[in-house]
Amino acid sequence: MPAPQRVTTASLAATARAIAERDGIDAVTISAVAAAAGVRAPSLYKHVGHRHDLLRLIADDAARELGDDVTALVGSSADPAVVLPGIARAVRAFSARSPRAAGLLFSAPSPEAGPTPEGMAPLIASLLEAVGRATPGDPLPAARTMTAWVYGFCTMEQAGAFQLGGDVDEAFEFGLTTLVDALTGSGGARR
Amino acid sequence: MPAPQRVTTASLAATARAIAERDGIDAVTISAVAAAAGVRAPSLYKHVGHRHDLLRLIADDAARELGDDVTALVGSSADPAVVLPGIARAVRAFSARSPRAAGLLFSAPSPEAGPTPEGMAPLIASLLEAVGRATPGDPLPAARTMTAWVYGFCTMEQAGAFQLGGDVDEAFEFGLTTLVDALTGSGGARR
DNA sequence: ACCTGAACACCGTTCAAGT
DNA sequence: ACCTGAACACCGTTCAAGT
Repeated sequence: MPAPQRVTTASLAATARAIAERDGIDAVTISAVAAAAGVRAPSLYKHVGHRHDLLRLIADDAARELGDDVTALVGSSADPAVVLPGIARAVRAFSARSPRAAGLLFSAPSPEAGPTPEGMAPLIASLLEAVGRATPGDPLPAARTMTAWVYGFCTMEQAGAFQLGGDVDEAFEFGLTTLVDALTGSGGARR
Repeated sequence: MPAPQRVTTASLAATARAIAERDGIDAVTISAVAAAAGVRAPSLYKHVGHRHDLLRLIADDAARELGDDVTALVGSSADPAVVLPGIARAVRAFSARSPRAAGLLFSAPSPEAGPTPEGMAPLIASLLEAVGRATPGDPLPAARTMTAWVYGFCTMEQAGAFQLGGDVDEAFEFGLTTLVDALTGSGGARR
């Protein structure tokens, strides 16, 4: 009589992500996830090929969650001056509530630990859609500029790289206004 | 008779950084660095408190090197429209030739693995100096916007995150022009 | 003063054996 | 079909002992 399955890939993702957020990426070990799932370490190799696959499960879970947020925003308004800031703030909010998963999303410690292209596709599609509405020309360089800034800002903020004091919220809004004004060509007066 | 010192902290930094660039951050283990330095693992604890200190040595070495580049640029011209693009391109060049060290500089896997405030000070001072010349107001938010974008772009480029084709060099120059124009208020015509 | 071997707890991974 | 114990190679870290 076959043994009943005690763990699913989806439950593994949730378990691994919880450990990552509580104790850090380094704590996402085969042993720790197995123990949290109520199973012995070797059993995990029925679901993942190696430890970095656990991180990839977390990354893809994060990509799906953030992709849902962004897609909803893009569907909620047609005005780029509303949608672009909304997306940037959604990314930052996600990064604040799931910093470890967000880190894996954009800068995984290895290619195998990063999200799959399929997992990222909905997020990227919504992003390009939003930027395409804002700029008349090729949306790709504009989207890359926006993405690089948001990603860089959130990563540095979570890594504690902003150590010179000052108001980090203000710096975020300043950068956001600067970029959105420039990309939409609104030339709105700098506050 | 005391044993002669066979390893210095400076030589440790160089050894660790070489391993990081060749085999990745995960390969920077106490054992591997000790072996490369021609010494047994326990000896390293005369120089570092724990493994993450090895990463910190790499990060501070990178901060010093990039700081030298940027400081030289800031001293070479007074025109922000020359210096700011120069800095951005210098960061990108550094990230291209030392991607692992550059990663530690801005988003270390733990606070202990990141650069020390003292190590970052010259780089940050030169950066603020350059941005301060360009904008009339508080240079801090402007510097953070610039830094976040450059860092984000270089990290994503090195991580292979720009997978949608297109010209990555062009995207870099587009973002650079957009930001420098906005920050210097030059309002130069978009090409 | 610096280096070493030995030891400990841990981890990733494989595999034959259980049910 | 899924899970397990046992085993292997490895790693970080400590410490008493060497020179």
